Amino acid sequence: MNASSRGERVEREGPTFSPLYRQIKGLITRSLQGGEWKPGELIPSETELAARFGVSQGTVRKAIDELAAENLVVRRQGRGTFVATHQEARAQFRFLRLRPDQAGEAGVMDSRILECRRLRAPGDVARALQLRAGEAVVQIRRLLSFQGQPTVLDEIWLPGAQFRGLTFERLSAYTGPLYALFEAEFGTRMIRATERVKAVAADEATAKALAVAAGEPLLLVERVTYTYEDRPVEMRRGLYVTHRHHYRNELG
Amino acid sequence: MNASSRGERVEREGPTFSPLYRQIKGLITRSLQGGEWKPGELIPSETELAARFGVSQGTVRKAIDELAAENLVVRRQGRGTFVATHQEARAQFRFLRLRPDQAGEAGVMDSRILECRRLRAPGDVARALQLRAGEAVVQIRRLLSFQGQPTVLDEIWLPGAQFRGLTFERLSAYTGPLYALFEAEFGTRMIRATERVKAVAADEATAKALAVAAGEPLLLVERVTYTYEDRPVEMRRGLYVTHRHHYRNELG
DNA sequence: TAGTGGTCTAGACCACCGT
DNA sequence: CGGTGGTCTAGACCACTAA
Repeated sequence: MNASSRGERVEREGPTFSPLYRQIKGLITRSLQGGEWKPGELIPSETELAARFGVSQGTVRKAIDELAAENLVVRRQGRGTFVATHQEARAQFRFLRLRPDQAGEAGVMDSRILECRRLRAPGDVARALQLRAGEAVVQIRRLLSFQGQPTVLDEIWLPGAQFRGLTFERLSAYTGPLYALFEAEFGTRMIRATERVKAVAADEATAKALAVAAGEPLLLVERVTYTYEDRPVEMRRGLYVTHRHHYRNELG
Repeated sequence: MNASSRGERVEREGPTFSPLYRQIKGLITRSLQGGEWKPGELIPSETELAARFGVSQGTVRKAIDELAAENLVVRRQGRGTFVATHQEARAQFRFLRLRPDQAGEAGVMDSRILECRRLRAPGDVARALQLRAGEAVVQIRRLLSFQGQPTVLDEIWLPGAQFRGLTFERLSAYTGPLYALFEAEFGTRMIRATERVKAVAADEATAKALAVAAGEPLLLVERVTYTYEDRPVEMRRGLYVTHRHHYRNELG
């Protein structure tokens, strides 16, 4: 699978052509996915990988460039290239786009697990997670508060098969980003997500949980999160109070 | 300003060091900004630019890589590199993140200008556009409808100095993206933007304009748009009806 | 066919990090 | 100091486009 000898050229693979560096990227991705190098660990140097795959360092470099751009890997000059992890402060707010209106008052964030149970996937969840209807899923409900103010009410759905040992107790005992727990304990790394945002009125139960009036306008944020190879592994429905916060977005 | 002769090395410029390719990027950006090449036009080939700046083609290439990543230019293999423009179908929905819930029913979009007047900048607008308080600005109000349904009510603020000939008549006569008009007629190219999204209840006037009930939850989308060198040149406040649409976002 | 961007290589040197 | 990623060069060849 490597172009070992000088001058040997890589052929088109079926109808779709990939340049060499993209094939190398695929090989590295497979190693990441397979756990050859774990989150936070150092991967081999560019020179080493070049030797392993029988290509030039520049080609490996271009492959890693793309992996770094996709946040699968982090470069550190003088030290090496590391497998990205949700453990770092850097990565905390990569997926949560809610920000305080007055910048600076980041303040304390508190997460409280309300519920964690296993049940059969409702239709929409099964569809989003590409499961067969009625397959087992884990449902988590939790409340995020910022300096004591209840602000985000989340309902999270995960495929039951991949999250066997996930219990209310385990979640409640854990402090820190959920995605860090998922990657460390369940070998599932969240890579990217898409969100659909709408404005809705708070129903009675929601209003009570978030300590706002019934009918209060809230952001409804529906997220589908993907791991390697664009496989969906989480669906999330969040209700955000935007009195003192907003959903921030950068348009490139 | 160019490292013409072989072996001559570029020095640190004051306390901040830039690699050569980034300096080249700056020179190309300046030419874009100065109008040496207009939106939609072909810029010189990489070889030509390399000769002009006295660097290797690879260095120019890396500079253009970044410009392409920032959507300032568009590469077309076999043809050349073009100055990006808001005229193309590709670029239409780069800034408007509203999407129909049922994909596929893109349908007809209709834009109706409600108002266009010149006045002194209110405090928040002046601050966002980095103008002195009370400086002249243009205010535009418009309504976007999708298959006949009023959906977006926009209030747009522009610096008066840069948008002199902008009138209600000129806007109403124009069909197509506003940013295409701005770049063609006023030499102002919108590069990137940041948005802050909140959920709010429709007030009486808004409800009427959008044909919804008063108190209806709406998305409030506040945008600040920047041109070259991160100079803010537009502030926008939009109210979105999300009955059959949603605000779509990709989390990388 | 000529010209463009796209890929790949090999080798040099720089900037940064830890020991 | 040695090793890592970061920059820069020069040159070869490929893929695509237009004339």
